[in-house]
Amino acid sequence: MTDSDTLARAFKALSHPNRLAIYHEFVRYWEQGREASIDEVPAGCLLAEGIKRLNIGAPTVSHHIKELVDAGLITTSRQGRQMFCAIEPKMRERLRMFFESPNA
Amino acid sequence: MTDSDTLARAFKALSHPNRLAIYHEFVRYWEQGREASIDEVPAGCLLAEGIKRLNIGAPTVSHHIKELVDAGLITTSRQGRQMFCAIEPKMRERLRMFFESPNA
DNA sequence: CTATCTATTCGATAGCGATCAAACTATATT
DNA sequence: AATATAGTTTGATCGCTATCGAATAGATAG
Repeated sequence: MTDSDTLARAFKALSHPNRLAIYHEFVRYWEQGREASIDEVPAGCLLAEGIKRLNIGAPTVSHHIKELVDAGLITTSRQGRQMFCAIEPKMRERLRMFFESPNA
Repeated sequence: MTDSDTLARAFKALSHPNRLAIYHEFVRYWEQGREASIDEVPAGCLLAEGIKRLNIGAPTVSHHIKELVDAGLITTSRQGRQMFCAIEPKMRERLRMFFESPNA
């Protein structure tokens, strides 16, 4: 996969309002987490939260998270029956760089 | 339109490899243009270039450019029968900010 | 005025993707 | 073991979109 396709794929993952909202919420957790030197972000009962806040069903939230993972934007892990999502900082930095201009 | 929807729309416009390539090429022109203190970027025979480089037809290139404009990523103007495309710096900055983290 | 060049619009097609309901897996609790 | 909890998989539907060919519009050149 070319470098450009990697970027396009990340943008695609963020191109849907609901998925962007999910990612953005993870970012907020993650920023707090870094202050508290926690590496991963507890997402609580993720699907239930998704349903409550975005009014979308559990399968859809699951699908969206998979898309974010496949695009390299987040990583997931598990403890017991709960899922944990963490921002992938390298991809985030890479996307920031894309929008940086030399003479800004 | 909410702030989040504006971002999602911009990401959607960049979510297709061909459209991302078109935007990126405008960025390269634009960066040179700022060095030469030119405000707008001559795109030459835009559709023909698009056809040559990306192997897509003129209607498709026209469609992609419209998408970039509607997403607020670029602006267009005309002189004679040629079209000129320029990067929209505010949107570019806004997207860069989205990927910026407080403790990076 | 005619022909040419650049870009847009229209109509159609084919494929992708967001969503849901239902069924399923895996873990934890009792 | 039985039940509840968290998330996934499957199958289906419906709308969106990337693409093209053909027709069109607008500008310039001869």
